Amino acid sequence: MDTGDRLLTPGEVAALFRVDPKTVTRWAAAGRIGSIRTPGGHRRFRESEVRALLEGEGMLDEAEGMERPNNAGPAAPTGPGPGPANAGMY
Amino acid sequence: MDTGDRLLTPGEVAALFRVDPKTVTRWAAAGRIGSIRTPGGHRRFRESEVRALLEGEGMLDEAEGMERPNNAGPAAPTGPGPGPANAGMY
DNA sequence: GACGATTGGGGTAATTGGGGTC
DNA sequence: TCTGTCCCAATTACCCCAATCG
Repeated sequence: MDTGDRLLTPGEVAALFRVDPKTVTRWAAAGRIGSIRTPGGHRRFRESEVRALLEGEGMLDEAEGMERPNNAGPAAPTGPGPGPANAGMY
Repeated sequence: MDTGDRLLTPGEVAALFRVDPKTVTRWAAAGRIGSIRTPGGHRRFRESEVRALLEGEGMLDEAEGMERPNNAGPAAPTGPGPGPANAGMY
């Protein structure tokens, strides 16, 4: 199985995050997001990775103040964390 | 799939509410509004959620007058947000 | 080989984030 | 209690032009 992930262009990722394509390039340069380079030097990003960042960057679990009626399974599903070490800190 | 709504910058949301961008940041920090973070740490807000707040989710008529020491309930009804509003910390 | 659109790199201005204070 | 303003640091956005992609 190959990756099975569709590759996105910097412009695509930029549109998803509502940022400038140049910014996406900086993320790749900083190692904050995985990138695949074409022989010509351009970058391509994995859709699955980008979506993971959009849905829940760091982790999940938020709640607190959002709702309180009932309690659903606190046990977090996520697990995997394919996430490469994300060291996004200030 | 995803909501498909656009993402707004703190400045955009601040202009919509006629408040200071800093205030919008506080709302996000307090969990009163869902926020998505860019790998760089900046926040992005869902247009649909912001619009819902502008329309009047809090409803008018009554309301805010009661003391609620802890846990604010009114905000964020069940979640327009399919997305786990993450409350990551910086 | 040529064309249109996007991407990359560098540099500078604007915005954003966090803390603290009024 | 909440909002607006101050500081400074980091991130992001837009400018240029050359190269690459489709």
